[in-house]
Amino acid sequence: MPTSTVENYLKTILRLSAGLEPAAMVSPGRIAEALNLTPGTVTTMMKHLDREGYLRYQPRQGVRLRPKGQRAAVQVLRRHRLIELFLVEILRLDWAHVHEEAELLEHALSDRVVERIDEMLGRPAYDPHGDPIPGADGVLREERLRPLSECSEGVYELVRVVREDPEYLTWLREQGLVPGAQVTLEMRDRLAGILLLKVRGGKTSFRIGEPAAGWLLVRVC
Amino acid sequence: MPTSTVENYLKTILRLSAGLEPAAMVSPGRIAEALNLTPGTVTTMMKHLDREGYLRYQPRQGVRLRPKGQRAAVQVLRRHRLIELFLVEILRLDWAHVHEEAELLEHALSDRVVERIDEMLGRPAYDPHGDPIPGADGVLREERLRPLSECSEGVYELVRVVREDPEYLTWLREQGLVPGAQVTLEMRDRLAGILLLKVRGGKTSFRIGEPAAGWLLVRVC
DNA sequence: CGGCCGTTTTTGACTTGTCAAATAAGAATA
DNA sequence: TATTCTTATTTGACAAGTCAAAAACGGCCG
Repeated sequence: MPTSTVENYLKTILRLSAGLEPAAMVSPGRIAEALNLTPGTVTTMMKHLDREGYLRYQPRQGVRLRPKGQRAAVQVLRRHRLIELFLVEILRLDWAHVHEEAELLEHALSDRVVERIDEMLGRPAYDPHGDPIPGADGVLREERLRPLSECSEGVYELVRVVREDPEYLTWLREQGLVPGAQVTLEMRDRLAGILLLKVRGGKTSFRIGEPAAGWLLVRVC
Repeated sequence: MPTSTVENYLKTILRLSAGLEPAAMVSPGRIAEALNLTPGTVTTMMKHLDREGYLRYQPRQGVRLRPKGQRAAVQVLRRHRLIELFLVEILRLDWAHVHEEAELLEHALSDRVVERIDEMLGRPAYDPHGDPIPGADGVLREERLRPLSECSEGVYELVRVVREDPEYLTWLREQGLVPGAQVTLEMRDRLAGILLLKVRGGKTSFRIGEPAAGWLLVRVC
């Protein structure tokens, strides 16, 4: 069984390669950056993970998950997301903080416990941030969504928030910007990089900068 | 903060010194045995824990927890026992298996989560095996109980089971021998080392050997 | 008192995961 | 083509935990 260190590498590589065409490789530098490690450390580990069959490492090219690594990574993701939902739904923790908690717990829960949680939550398909939860079979289907920052005026459904920063999440909830919310992009000022939003059920319109809107993935209504 | 390795040492030392008069020291050998390590490894770690102020290590004498180590150990125990109860009560896991799970989780749960669990369970005083759960203040009160193996004929209340082996626990439950059960020691054969028991509500009497009865701690009815 | 035995301690080595700094390779620029 | 820039890789070192085996204690028995 992979150590929790290995699980973290695999999870990160999976995240980094999501959205890229399947043939694309992830560079050591990006992994180092994401995990807050030095590049040399990552190189060493990549060679190790290649030897273990988790991935294919080509020097100066990058890294690509092999089936074994893909499976392991998806299972970690499944754990992580189920735990987040569990913490929110059952333990009533604030959605702004569950990511950090899940980061630790994902390496400590046995399959038995994960299965119970899954059952208890009714085999959910999405976590509190709108991220899809892979099934026990390891199937992860990512819907293609658009960042709100790239949308033009119109009405959208907020589906997913791809940022874990607690302060940001707290602010979002205060604005009613939670997955499932219906949000109207009333106006955008491309030069200033600011969008004017209104959330259905919310009192007033408010402004949001392009970077902050980039973490919000929406579906056209 | 102590690493989970350190937490395990402290927890074990606490367990080993429970029941001993406060002045008594725990020997490295027993710690090594309990943790399945070589004696040399334990010696090394004891010197380290002494330097860190968790305990007092006197070469060739043994080891005694200092307040700092005692506090840390009790907190681990609290986590462990709350988790066990949580797994049984909320997640409906079998009491035979929750110990192993808790062993892992006790190092991964944040204070925030532990507090929520405690609240959710109504600030419980005992875990599924009848072990007392220390309060958040670090107070652990152990009631003095007698092993059933040292009792004479009579009626007793089973309060606590001090063995974690899943098979043993499963067998126990099949016999109705769970904390809170009223059990009658009908007869004992000291030469053969066998006791004849009857559990209130159970159909028939059954036999149990002295070692197995020694893990059952009872209160006189 | 002397020797033996069981327990501790010491020593040297190994594993995992990490960093810092020197080096190498490619890519971009001149 | 030569130079420079960026990104990767290598190297040597370190910290935490661990073991195996040799050495040192300290009691107990004769």
